[in-house]
Amino acid sequence: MGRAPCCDKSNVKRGPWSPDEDAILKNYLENHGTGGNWIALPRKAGLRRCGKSCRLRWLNYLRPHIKLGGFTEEEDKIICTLYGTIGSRQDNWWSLIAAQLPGRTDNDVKNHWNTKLKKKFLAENTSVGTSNNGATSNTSYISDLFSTSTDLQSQVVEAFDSPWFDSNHVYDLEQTPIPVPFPIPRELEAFDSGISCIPPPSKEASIFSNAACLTKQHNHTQRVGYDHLESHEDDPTLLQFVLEDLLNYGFASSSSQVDPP
DNA sequence: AATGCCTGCAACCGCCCCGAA
DNA sequence: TTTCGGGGCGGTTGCAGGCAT
Repeated sequence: MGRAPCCDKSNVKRGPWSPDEDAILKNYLENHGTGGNWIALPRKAGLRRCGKSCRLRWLNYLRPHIKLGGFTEEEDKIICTLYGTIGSRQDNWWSLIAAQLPGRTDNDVKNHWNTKLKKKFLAENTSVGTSNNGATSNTSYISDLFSTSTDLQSQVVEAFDSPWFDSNHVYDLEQTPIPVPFPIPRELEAFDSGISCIPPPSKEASIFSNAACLTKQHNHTQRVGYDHLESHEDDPTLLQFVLEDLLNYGFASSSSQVDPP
């Protein structure tokens, strides 16, 4: 048995929003707010739209300070950096990334990633992963990514230079190495395996998986993704949170209990 | 000039989570 | 404690415009 629809689909308008509808919705929200109920909002506002559609339209286009138009190189870099750090399997990752880009919405980031950045990112990083067996190219790549965080950069470079680092395998729950079928960037290994947050035997080699796990463990996703949506002042970046986690909790295995300080 | 393909984007769909009753 | 409904999210679709043939 399916879930009851949120509105009468036969009695609501669908498709692109007209300027008039935008004006009505914007005017109503600016004067009355959502009233805590998006489903009832279109009826109150006099719109023949689904409540969810109204919510989406407001959040993505009508909200104040929304930045429309193309993404800048800087924004692209931030998205790629965060992707490389937390991976796409992190819950709410579109929102997490959007929260780091003032004026951008998760839908925006998602579309931009799916249509442009994914190809670019994977193409660039596949070539990084296959270009050599040493650390030089990776070190350079990571230096670029983390140029704003010298502490993190040095830790990452150290980790990648570690003899424990194995780009040919990921690790399952029993720490059994699983061959990687094709070259993937090292930054993606921890989460693109889709298998585990349990780090490999080396503490250094697990830097990314631990960082991401700890971030998730201590609910920093909420902290970054939601709390800071309310205020963009003094927004610490996710990157800094990852670094904080590393510095605060070290490289302890995610299977052991680690209490926040 | 016409046609087909590709790309980017707005919007919808359906599932999951969480809080209220 | 359970049920229900709204909000939030990622995935997907459909369309319009640009480009190549």
